[in-house]
Amino acid sequence: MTSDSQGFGKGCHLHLIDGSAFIFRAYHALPPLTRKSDGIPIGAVAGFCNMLWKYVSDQNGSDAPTHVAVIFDHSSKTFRNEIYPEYKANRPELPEDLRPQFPLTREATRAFNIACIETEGFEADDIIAALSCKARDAGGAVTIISSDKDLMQLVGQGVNMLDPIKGKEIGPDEVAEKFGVGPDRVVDVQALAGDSVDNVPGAPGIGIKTAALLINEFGDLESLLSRAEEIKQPKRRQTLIDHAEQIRISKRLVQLDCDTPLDFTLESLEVRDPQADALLEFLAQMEFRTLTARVAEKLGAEAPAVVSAPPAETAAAPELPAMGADGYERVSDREALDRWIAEIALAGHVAIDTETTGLDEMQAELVGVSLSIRAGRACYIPVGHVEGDGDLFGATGRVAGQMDASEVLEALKPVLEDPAILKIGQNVKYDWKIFARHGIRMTPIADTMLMSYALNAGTHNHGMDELAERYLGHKCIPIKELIGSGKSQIGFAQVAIDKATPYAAEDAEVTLRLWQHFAPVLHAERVTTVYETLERPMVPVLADMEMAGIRVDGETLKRMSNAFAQKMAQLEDEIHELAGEKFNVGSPKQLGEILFDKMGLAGGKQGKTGAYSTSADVLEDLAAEGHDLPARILDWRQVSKLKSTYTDALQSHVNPETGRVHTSYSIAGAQTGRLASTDPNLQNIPVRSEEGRRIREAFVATPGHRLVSLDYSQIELRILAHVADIPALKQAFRDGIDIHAMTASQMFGVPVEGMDPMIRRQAKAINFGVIYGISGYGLSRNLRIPRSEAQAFINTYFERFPEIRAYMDKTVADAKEAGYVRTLFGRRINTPGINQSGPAAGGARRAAINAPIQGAAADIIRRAMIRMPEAIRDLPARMLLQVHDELVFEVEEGATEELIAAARQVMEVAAEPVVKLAVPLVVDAGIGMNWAEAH
DNA sequence: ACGCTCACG
DNA sequence: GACGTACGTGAGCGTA
Repeated sequence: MTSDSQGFGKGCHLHLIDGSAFIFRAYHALPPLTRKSDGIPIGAVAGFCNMLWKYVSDQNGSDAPTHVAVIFDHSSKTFRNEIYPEYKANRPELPEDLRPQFPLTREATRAFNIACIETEGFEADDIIAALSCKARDAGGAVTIISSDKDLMQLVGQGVNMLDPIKGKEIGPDEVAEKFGVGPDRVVDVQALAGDSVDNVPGAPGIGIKTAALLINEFGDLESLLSRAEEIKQPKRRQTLIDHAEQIRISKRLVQLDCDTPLDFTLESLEVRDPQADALLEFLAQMEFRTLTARVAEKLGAEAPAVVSAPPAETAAAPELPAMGADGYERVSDREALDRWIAEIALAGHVAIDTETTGLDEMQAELVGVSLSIRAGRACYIPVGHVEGDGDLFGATGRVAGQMDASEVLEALKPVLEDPAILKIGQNVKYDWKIFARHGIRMTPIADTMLMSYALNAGTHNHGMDELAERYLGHKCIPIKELIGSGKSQIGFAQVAIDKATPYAAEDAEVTLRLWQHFAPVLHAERVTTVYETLERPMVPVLADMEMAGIRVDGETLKRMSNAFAQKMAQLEDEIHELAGEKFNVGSPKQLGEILFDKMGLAGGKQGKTGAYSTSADVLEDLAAEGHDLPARILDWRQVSKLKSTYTDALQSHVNPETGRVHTSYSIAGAQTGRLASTDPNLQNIPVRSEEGRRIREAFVATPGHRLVSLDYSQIELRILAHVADIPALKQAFRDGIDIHAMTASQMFGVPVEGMDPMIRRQAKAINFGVIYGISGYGLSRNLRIPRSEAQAFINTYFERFPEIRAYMDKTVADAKEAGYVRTLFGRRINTPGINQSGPAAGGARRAAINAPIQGAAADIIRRAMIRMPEAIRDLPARMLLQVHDELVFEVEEGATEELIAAARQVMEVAAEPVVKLAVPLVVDAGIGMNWAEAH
């Protein structure tokens, strides 16, 4: 197998293996295997080694290579991103359990004694191109082991390709079959046709067929572009004239670079026999039993013992050490920290948790960091523990034996930013923000809370204590044991380090174990894509939004609050007057007694507590009968709500440093995929009433800026039209007509023109009712009509739109069968209550009907948000808020139109390319100095 | 700690 | 035939 080392030339045969393609193929072809002894993901490495072994075993004929190399991609950013920033922009993020396997695939290649090549800033394709050119120029033959169509331009004159799966050779004929042109014109065709996978734009509306036709007619791309006027088809002609520049850019993107610098010689790629001991040692270390045995037999060597826990007798979880079995280490000096960092680099992953002085990530200070790499072992690095109670007399001082926070952060920064090291957290957005305030953008990340959410939404919540108990059978140390509760509660900084260490280290270890538990389950339950595309990428996006905050004018709120206080006092006087006695207007109990016992109005008892209901609809009914007191109460309640929840509470949320309000979004809070906003909730700022809407005037743009709001129009109804496949509804949305008027017209047989607003209102209520899993009772209450009438409406509706009934029935049946429903994008929402009987069954049924619709809308805006930072990167604009179907931006005043164009585009195509909706998504936009104006 | 009420989509 | 329901949230307040 060894050739003389005279140099690479005639008679030599170079094999170039597309390593990255091998890895992805291996990853997707195999179930998510983990290494028995420690649970790290190893499936892609296993597949990679199998493929490599098969390759090596096959090379023994007369056409065996004299030289061989495996080429890998080094990083995602290459010179092509300089030419076109969007290049490969819509690639999904790497699966988190794949990235840590990358270093191992390099090791594997070396273990096979094959040259392993990667170059910073270049794609594997470019290195393959350069090597092919060089080898061909030297008179040798080249075989590229890959089926990547982007490499087909290299075929010809001694270079061919080999599809490693089909074992099929790809020569000039096969290339011509695929592209309609010879290999030398492949780039021209690709430049025209573009590539949605790599996000090469190409010419809109032109695919490979048309591109080949044009190139064959005009000879080459430049001739085509310079003589575009001669194209007969007017539309095609115009497209090529309009997009000439874009097409030229596309060509530069697809054209592989034969001049890629190489810091090694062809000679160095000479085929070497595998060294049995090195290869077998690696395979045994990976615990690949079958392959180790097979290789040992073939090489005539003795197979080393594969040491790991023997296969479990049942399918139970692998044997793991007990919690903390190998100790929780307190790290107090640089030497110890460096030891951990070295271990992390070796492992390729680390579970991490931060302890801070408070729960508000915008203000909390770092107190300590805990790390865990494997089950049974973790450490805690205290940095901010203090002694004394911090008051004037017991002045606080730093506890001795801690590293400085700055030194720890400086040491951890390379780890936290290392693309080859996965950082695993539980609710990692919290820790991400803490580090971001110290100039560290942590990446890549995994989040056990989000893994659980992707799997278990609808079944249970996803807090660490809950997950630890359910999946690890472990009860976490309650935080209360450290900081107490109520009045005597202390901050984490005041906790003694000896007590903090086991608590904090345990959190990191639990996180690590949860990650190991969930990683294989995500695949098995088919929610990996949801986790990778809809959950994990939200973390940095939301963290940035939350840290940006929105400017709130405290003075305006204060003025409003005073006005509200006056109005409340005035209303209270009137109310007491009408009631004939003084009482607490804010007490439903006292109010109920006044209304129903004392005044004897009609309205029954409700609820288990036996209290009268005094809710708005009860009071509205009474007011409609002409009673003044309930009407005044309603007024008072509105003002009271505005004052307490909005003007007063909001002021307390203005961050003193930034002068802005920083909400926190929970990614895993709602069952359906929606976000939830807390502290404060900025997703329920008043808008429906004139008075309430004025609160939004206090949400202002910073000077020189504007607030811009973009919202999806009728997104849930559009999704309903698509998923239930309702022709009339789809057509109406395509035609852009008033959907509620159309519904009314279909139901009641009246023309849209000059329609009675009442009729339209009823149709609108029915449309919404459908989304919620309509019932006659619910509709009758909403519309305040007799139940029989409401039921008749619903019957008519189902007659006119029979597909809706079919959709609802099918959704419920699916839920009963599977125990969950899925959105268009694969998000899984579990429906544990669906097979119950009794009153609860109705609720579960309606929730199951609603979830795929509400959830798909949530998925779509998530997709838009994830793409948004890149789309507005060059604009002076920031995304600040999300309100389910609305995104709010802050933009420099000169750039509002540009922002709207860019953001609208992202939002309108957000479902693609995964889902091509049968209806358009329409986005409305508004601009203003404040949120009231912009909405 | 829990229920009621009400703000939003 | 009766049961009680519109779907999804979070916050403030009163009450126990």
